[in-house]
Amino acid sequence: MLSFTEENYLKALLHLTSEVEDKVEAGTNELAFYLGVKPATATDMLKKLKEKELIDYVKYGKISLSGEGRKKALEIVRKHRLWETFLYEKLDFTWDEVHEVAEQLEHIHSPKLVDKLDKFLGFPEFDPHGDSIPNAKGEVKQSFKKTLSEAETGTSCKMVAVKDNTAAFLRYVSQLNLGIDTSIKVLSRQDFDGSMEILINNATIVVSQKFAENILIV
Amino acid sequence: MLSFTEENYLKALLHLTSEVEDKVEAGTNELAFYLGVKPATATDMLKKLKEKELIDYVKYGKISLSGEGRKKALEIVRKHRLWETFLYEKLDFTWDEVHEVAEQLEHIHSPKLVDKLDKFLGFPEFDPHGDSIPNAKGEVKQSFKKTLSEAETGTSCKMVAVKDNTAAFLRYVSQLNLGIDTSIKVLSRQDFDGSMEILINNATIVVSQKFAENILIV
DNA sequence: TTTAATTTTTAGACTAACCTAATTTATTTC
DNA sequence: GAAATAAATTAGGTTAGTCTAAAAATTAAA
Repeated sequence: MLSFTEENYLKALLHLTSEVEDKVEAGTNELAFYLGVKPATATDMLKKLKEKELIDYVKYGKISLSGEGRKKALEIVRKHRLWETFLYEKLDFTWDEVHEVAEQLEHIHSPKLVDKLDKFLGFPEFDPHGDSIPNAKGEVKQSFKKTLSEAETGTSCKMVAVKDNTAAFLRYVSQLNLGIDTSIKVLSRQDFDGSMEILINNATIVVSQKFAENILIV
Repeated sequence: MLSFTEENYLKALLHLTSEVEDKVEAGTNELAFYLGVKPATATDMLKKLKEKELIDYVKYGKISLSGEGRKKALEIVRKHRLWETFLYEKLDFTWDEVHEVAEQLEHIHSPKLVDKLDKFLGFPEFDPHGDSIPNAKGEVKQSFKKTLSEAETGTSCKMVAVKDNTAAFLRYVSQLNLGIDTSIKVLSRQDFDGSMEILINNATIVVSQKFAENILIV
């Protein structure tokens, strides 16, 4: 049985090695920074995870998940997103509140609970942030989404998900009256810093490039 | 913020000091045995809980919960029983399966979650085992229940709860087709060992005194 | 009321997960 | 390709929660 901490390392590795297409390895510093621990701490854990054959790793080398490690990580992501869906749909949590609680709930150990919850929610495919929920076999529906920053000037699109899941970002998104399925029209873009003028709900607003890179559209 | 372990000690103390009417103190060995740890381990934790003013305790003396400690313990019991109700009513868990998972879920920290869950379940007063669920203020509906072993021979009664919550006991209860609201008629009793012959669902069965002491009736 | 038995605490160790400081290895850069 | 920089590891220490073995305090018994 994996500890909370071990599970968090696996989840972090899955995240870091899926950020960009064809990125399959992470570094110790990168991992440590992501988890908010010191590199020395991460090194200790890497030894343990290697021992348990959950990662592929040699001293001073890059880190990647093993088949088994990836499977475990996907199970945790599955639980996280199912719980987010539950909190949002059944308990009326808001968009930006679900993540924090799901961070705790994802570590509950009970295969039966996950399956029953999945069924109770009607086998959802996406969580409240638009992220794909891995199914019981660990399969993830890939949705090759574009970011708002890639949308052509003058075109219209629909928001389907967010990339960043921090509370600060989600609150900002909510403040702008943006949400899943909101229509967005790109009015103009500044070459200088990539900031964009967009039209949502008949209101014109300006967002930074950084912001636009974290809104996924279709 | 209390750790899982600290919470479990408080919950154990609440249990040990509520077993019998007017029992308000517990001993170190008793506590350690209940939690499955060694007395020396319990002593360490008792120092910490005293430091945090969650218990009343002096070296070599008896242990009792402080006002604050009792409040915390009741919050955990509240969460435990709400989760049990959720698992049983919404996710179709069986009677004997809910406890183990609720033992994990009770440690999730989120006041909002507890209140929303309570609302979602329709503010239930009793959990699937018939135990009273403390309300948001920590108030518990006292139900002065008799045990099956106290029922007069020849009389009929109705099962309303169980005292023992171990999986083994609950499975046994289920096997006998006994559950909340099942009618029971006491047919006879052996003076020798207190074992009873009872009628449930038109079937006559024999149960031990120990068994009968753990079935609560009305 | 002194001894015996029981209960509880102390002392010293262990593991997991973290830290800082120092060292080693790898990667850049000139 | 040698020196400088960056990345990663080792060494040694901390805290929470556990243990065993030994000592101390309390309670029960003779």
